[in-house]
Amino acid sequence: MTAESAPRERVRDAERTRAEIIEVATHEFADQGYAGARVDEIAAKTRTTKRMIYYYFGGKEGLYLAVLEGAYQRIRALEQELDVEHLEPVEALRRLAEMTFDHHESHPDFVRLVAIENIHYAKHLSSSASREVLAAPALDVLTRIMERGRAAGLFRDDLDALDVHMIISAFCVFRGANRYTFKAIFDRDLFDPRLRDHLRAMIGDLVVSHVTAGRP
Amino acid sequence: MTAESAPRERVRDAERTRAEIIEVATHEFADQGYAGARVDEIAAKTRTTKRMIYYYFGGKEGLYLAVLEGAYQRIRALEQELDVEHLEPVEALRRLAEMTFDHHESHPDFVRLVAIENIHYAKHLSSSASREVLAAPALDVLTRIMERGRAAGLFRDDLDALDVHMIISAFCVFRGANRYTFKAIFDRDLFDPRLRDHLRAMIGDLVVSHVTAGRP
DNA sequence: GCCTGAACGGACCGGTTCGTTCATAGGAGC
DNA sequence: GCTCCTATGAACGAACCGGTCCGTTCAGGC
Repeated sequence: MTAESAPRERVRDAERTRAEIIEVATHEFADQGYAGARVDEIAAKTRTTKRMIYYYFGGKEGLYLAVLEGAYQRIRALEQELDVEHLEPVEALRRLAEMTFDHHESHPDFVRLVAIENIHYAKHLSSSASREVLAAPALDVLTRIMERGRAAGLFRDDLDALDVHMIISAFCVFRGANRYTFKAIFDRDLFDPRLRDHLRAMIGDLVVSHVTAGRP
Repeated sequence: MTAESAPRERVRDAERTRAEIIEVATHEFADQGYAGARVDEIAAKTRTTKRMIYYYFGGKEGLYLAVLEGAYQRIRALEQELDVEHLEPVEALRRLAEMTFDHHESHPDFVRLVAIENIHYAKHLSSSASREVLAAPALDVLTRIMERGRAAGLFRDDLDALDVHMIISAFCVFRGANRYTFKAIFDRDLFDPRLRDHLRAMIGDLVVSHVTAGRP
């Protein structure tokens, strides 16, 4: 037997219970908001009880914080493994925008949690320990791309990487976060599959035309 | 005495009571979200009582709906009085973007209410009678500008007015709705006065360079 | 097998919150 | 001045909800 035995089915499994609570809570908080989510309801949807939520997370707020940190950790991991060094700057930039587009499309809970956290003035995120680690991965790749683009004379040289990041983010977040009021008012579903490629190309075009504006 | 007597201080003034409740509730819902806002708290901040909220609005949900409709009505009125017909297309487009930028900056409650309504899947807005009236004013001006731009050969002819509206909206809404998480992560306050002109010019540049891409 | 501590469940508690009830003050018309 | 109806206020109630208490079960070391 090795030191690490095969994880056979355990009746009592702290790690599993904890993970299940987080998973259910992520969806519940994203769906209902912080005040709207019910601890009883979250507990009912797990295979454990409310008592366990307090046992592991201390309370509703502790659970919410764990949910939020988990969601951010997942996108951060994704950003770090993006490799566009082998692409030319223009194509790399487009690829980065499309990756953000794809991620936000396939992680609606993340987009909603961010919106909810902003409703609360980001007070939880601000006091979170993992906060300071989040900026770098998101910006490093973009900074490298822009350096290469400038060096090759393809990009404008008066642009800030954070500005460009904001443009991409704004577009992709808006599509997810405001799709319902947008649909209600303009009767256009931004998540309609027939619209997907069009919008995906659009954020690419938009950001590329912006950083190359006034260049040959 | 004219038919309409001067509105002297009345002890009992239905219109005034109603308006005051709406005003307080707008700020409270925008600040706390629907589930987070407290009816008792709203009542306490007016010069009337909770009883009046139920008397005039039926309940919490009715009040929220009235708040939402009021907020949309105000921006709609603003859009309708925008006059850019005398400007050339490129300048008109920039002006429209800047007007949206300015409005969203000076009406943070509106931006937050929209975010909150999206958390609720726009279910209140969808069932609101005023919903269908909202699309036209927002789009009419833009459609006219783009027609003129295309006719003059200045703009691309493969663009949808709603797409362009989305770009402007995304940028301006993101700035207001996501400022707190953005600040927490990147340590940049999107509402910093020193950044205002830069960002205001940016959305103008962005949208102009997009609609004129590939044109002389 | 027994003992210890981690993992767990269900009942319960106290404060909060939406909504209601009862009572009444004030103005408009006669 | 009387009456009727709108506007208003204070207090109440019932459900809800976050959080806690007490007791139980399971796994593993010895």
